[in-house]
Amino acid sequence: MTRSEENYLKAIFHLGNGEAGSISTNAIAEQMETKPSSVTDMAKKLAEKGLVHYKKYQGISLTDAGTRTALSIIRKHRLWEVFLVKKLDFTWDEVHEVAEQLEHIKSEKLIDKIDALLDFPKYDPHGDPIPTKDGKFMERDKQLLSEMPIHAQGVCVGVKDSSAPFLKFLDKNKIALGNTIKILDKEDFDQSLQIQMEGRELRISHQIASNLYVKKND
Amino acid sequence: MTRSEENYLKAIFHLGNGEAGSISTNAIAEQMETKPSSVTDMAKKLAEKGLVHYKKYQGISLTDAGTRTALSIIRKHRLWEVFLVKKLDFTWDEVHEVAEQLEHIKSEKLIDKIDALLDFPKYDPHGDPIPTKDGKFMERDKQLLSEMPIHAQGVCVGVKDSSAPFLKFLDKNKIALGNTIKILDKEDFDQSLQIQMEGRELRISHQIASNLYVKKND
DNA sequence: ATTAAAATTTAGACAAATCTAAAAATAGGT
DNA sequence: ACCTATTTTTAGATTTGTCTAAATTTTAAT
Ligand SMILES: [Mn+2]
Ligand SMILES: [Mn+2]
Ligand SMILES: [Mn+2]
Ligand SMILES: [Mn+2]
Repeated sequence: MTRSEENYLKAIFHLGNGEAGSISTNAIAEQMETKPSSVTDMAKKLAEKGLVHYKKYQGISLTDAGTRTALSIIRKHRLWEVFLVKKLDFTWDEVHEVAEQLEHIKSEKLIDKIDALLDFPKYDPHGDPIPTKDGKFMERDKQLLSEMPIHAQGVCVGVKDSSAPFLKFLDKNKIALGNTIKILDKEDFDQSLQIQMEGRELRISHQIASNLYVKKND
Repeated sequence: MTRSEENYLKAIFHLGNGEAGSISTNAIAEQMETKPSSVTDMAKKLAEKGLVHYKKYQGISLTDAGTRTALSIIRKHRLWEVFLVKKLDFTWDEVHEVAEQLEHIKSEKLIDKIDALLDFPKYDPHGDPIPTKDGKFMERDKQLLSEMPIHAQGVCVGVKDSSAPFLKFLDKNKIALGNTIKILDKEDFDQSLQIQMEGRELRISHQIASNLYVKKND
């Protein structure tokens, strides 16, 4: 497996949101920041290797083998992110770029030892679930803050947008995963929210609320 | 810098034993397990980038910039080796292969944090010195066991051959870095040595003795 | 059913890193 | 000084992953 092949499989997986379903050439090209013609070339190669299903003009989808490979890359990516935050004091906005490199290191022993060192974490610093060694996913029961009803209460458990600017914004406003959150008011005009978080009150735009995942209290 | 370029610089540095001096095309080809014609091609590219001095038929040598780059790769390689042994319980015969991959990860912050996590080690698991951030080398005052006089005493501080088979052999015979060692007798016939190590006595072939570095006691 | 727009594939090119085979330069022995 | 063996370079090909431009197929609107 080349690094490029691994990145394609990961992109296809992410575009399918974990589900099966066919992904378009253009969507993959955009995600990979490459051209559609390059995607077609790679689709043929991956199909040849039994990692994707590909029929001309019909889109691309992962085979079981392709899904397994994608999950193993994602597992490595997220474990490395946890490692960087927990053991090396990286902030959650710094880890992605480095994990993009580390996820391609080939050593089963290495990643298993990292997993053990971190005490087998279930989620990465952005709240995304870490697949187990055998590719099992533990997706959390969560919803976007923007989709929760007024007066609902919950715990921040993840971000939808994990770009550095958004994460830094959250830091600046002391919004962190694990914080409890309660919707005090919803503004009809701009759909901004008045919320209570860890004692204090603050106002949050719709854009922010639609990128924050919350686990509702029972 | 591509991974291949980095590997060439590292190979040239190692072949020069850290000193300046011109290295032959064939020597580099052998070290890199590639063909001389490939080395010539790379020599031109690296010369273009100011990393090596190269004149047709005159051999190849590192510029100051090339040396700095080589040292930074070696620094990363050796720090990762220490990390694998100290934090992840790898054995010293397992680390090299993985470090060959990890040494190419591009993140200054990452390697500095690993350095700090390890408490700024001076030597790697094979006794090789770890260059500082600014490329300073602390080569130890050591000599091959095979070149020490009879009755001399010292401490094992490194291996010349760090191949897995040799390292496993040392493990099996409980010969480890840090052990004290005393030469009891030298056999003229086959140049084997009778030594005392950590209480017990054992016989060591010349081949072994000429791959073990010892720091002589004052 | 036509047709225009969008998506996708093909054809041909290119850069990086490698190879083989052939040519050129160097080094060493007489 | 000459010849030969060795070393090194060149020329041309290959693989991987990418690109642009052109051709083809699909889609969706009339
Ligand atoms: Mn990430
Ligand atoms: Mn993440
Ligand atoms: Mn090593
Ligand atoms: Mn080493």
